Amino acid sequence: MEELTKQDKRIQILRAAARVFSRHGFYKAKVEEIAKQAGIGKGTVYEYFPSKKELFQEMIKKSLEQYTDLAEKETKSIEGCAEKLAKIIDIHTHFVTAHKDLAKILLNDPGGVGESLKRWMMTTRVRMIEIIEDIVSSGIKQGVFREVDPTMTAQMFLGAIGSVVGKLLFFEETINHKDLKEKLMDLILNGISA
Amino acid sequence: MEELTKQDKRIQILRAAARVFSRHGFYKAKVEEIAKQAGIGKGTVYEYFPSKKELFQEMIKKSLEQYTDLAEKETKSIEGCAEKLAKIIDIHTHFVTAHKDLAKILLNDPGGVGESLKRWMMTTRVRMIEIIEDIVSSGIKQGVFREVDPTMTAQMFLGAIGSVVGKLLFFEETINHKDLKEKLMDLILNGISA
Amino acid sequence: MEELTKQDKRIQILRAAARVFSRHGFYKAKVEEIAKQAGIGKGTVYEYFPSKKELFQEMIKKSLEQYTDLAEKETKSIEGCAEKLAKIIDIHTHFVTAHKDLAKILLNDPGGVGESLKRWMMTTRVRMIEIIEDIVSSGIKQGVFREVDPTMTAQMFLGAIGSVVGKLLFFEETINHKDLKEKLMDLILNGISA
Amino acid sequence: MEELTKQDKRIQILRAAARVFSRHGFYKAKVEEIAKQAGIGKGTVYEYFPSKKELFQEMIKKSLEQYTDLAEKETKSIEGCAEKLAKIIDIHTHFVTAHKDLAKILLNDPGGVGESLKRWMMTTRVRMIEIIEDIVSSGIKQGVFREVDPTMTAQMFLGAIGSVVGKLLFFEETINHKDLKEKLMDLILNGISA
DNA sequence: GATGAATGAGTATTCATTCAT
DNA sequence: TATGAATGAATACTCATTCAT
Repeated sequence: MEELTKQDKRIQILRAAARVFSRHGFYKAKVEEIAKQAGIGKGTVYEYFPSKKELFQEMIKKSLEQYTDLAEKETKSIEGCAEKLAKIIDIHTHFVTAHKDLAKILLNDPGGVGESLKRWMMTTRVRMIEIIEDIVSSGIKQGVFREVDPTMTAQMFLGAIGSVVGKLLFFEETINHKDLKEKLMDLILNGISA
Repeated sequence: MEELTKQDKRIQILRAAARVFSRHGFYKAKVEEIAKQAGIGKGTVYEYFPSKKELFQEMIKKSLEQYTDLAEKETKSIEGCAEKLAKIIDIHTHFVTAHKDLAKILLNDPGGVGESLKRWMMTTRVRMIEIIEDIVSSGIKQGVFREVDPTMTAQMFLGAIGSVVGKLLFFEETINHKDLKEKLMDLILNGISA
Repeated sequence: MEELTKQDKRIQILRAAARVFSRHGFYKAKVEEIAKQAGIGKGTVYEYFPSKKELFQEMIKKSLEQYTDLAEKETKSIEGCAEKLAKIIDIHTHFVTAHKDLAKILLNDPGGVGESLKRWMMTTRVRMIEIIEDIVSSGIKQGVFREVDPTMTAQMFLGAIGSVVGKLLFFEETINHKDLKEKLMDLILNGISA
Repeated sequence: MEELTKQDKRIQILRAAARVFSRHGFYKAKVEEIAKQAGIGKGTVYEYFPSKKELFQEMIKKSLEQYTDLAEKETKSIEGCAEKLAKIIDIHTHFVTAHKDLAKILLNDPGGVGESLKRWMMTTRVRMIEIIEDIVSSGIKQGVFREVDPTMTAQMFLGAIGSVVGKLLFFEETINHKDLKEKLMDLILNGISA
């Protein structure tokens, strides 16, 4: 039960960190506010994380992990390559919507908060690309997709949905998810040529 | 000539700012280093820009302006909608390659460096989307493209090339620009369906 | 037996404190390290000593007490004033050698660790001076020493041996105790005049 | 004049530092108080000294330098070995009286404030011992002193006067300098033997 | 205009001490 | 009685900004 309590407090802090970092970015976020949001004393944060920087990195890692884990698991449970791609649109849309503010930080900080984190983010991206790549490759084998470059296609796909969904980050519009997904899939599948 | 000198020094500072901000990010960049790089005294920076923040914003704006201006001008001078889109890939690739480090900051800093800058960045994006949108719309009218949603297509296109080219930001690979452009255009035009 | 255990633990802590304070000085020494060295929990330290400061003071007092007690006892058991002085050189040399690191702290901390400790240290010094003074006075009465100021002589004597032996604190030389004692006694007894 | 002003401010800070460090010791002294005492802003201290630690060391070094320089200069201008020794008593007495509080810190801080400073202090001590040693050696050659060990004699002498004068550090007594010097010299020269 | 010396607001981090278990 | 998780007071240092020269 002790282990549980400890783990719980860790998560508690991580959650508060996500909130505060999202709202203010790394530099303007105050450790004290994170502590306050977590309902603990300032010093306690340092019992669980050695520094503000590492707390930040842990928080990001945890979020990204959730994202890729979900993508992997969900696509496996679906038949049909096109349907798998559609599912990734769903997941991405949901993740961005849920982590709106957090997502804004993700590409940040050249040479700053940590090389280690950057590597982690690239890894996440690579992992997503690989997942998509596999789907595309399967599609080609199955004759559903034509002979395209799977890697570049995956990159494009990720960028395309990122761009469309990313609009949410800046414009506060609400979106018709179903419509968006259909149009997106149509473009991906059929291109724009007449 | 004095006016010229003044303008020159402004640009001098802006250039130094681009270098230093790119290297260290907004928070770790020191005004003093910018001044030193510009070959002037620390106080002089404040004769031309009211604050570090505004200097940063000006620097970004200037860079983005160059980008969209170029995109607009170059696409006008070309016939053929597909060719126009291909030109945008060129421009984007070149811009990202040239402003590598800078580009890394562009999506940064939620609630931090300034709402005004964010609006400016969105404006830039919107302007690029509009340029692409117009090309797509023309293409549809001319019967070169099928009846797709021009706005979403533009978003996708921008995202797709951004994603593919953006790999450059993290992986230091060199890229075969011609090959990249061709594949990208093929996917955009024809989709992945068999 | 409980009482014994309690006393034992007290001494255990005191010993750990001596080790840690000697190594790091008062300010850099951590209560937690002392506890760890004593093989007990951090909180337990506070069951035996009300504060870090008082623990430090107790530790010093205990050490000084050993020093003066020994000096008093040993000199009483010896006949001959010169021999008594020689014995004090022995004791001092031994004490300094044994408490090397500790000795470095003893003159420290103006207005810092505590007025009470300072008084205690002065008391120790005074007590040593009195012991020496008594020896000198006896020597004068017995006609072994000439009519010198006993107090000042005692101060000089203590300072002289402290200075010579104190070299050990900084230079890690080993010393020929016997030779040192003989020369020291010769100078004390006969001075430097031809 | 600029150079002068800068040097002046440096000295100003050094003086304030001496005051504050003397009163509170290294750890309890606050940089902000030093700045206030020097009549400048906190940040300005850091324009002249890179850290609290280095400021402290500079301050000590400066004081010790004055001490040994004075000892060297003054003894050279005097004839007679005994008189030279007497002069050293004067200088030491004066220095200790003037730097009372400072002197209390000098033997402090094992492994703490800085190995570099410790080396400096040993150097100072060595330099003083050498000065005294030379005097003793000369005296022996001139037949004024008998054949004693000059180094140990020098150590003893320094320790003896240190001890007697050092009493001032703890007891606030005023002292009859002339009487003290005479008795001290008598003991040094003639010893205590009848 | 140009400068850079002076400034002080702002903050991560440490660690003695407490107290619930 | 023993413990160690939790606490928050306390402080050196940075750097954007100012302003006298």
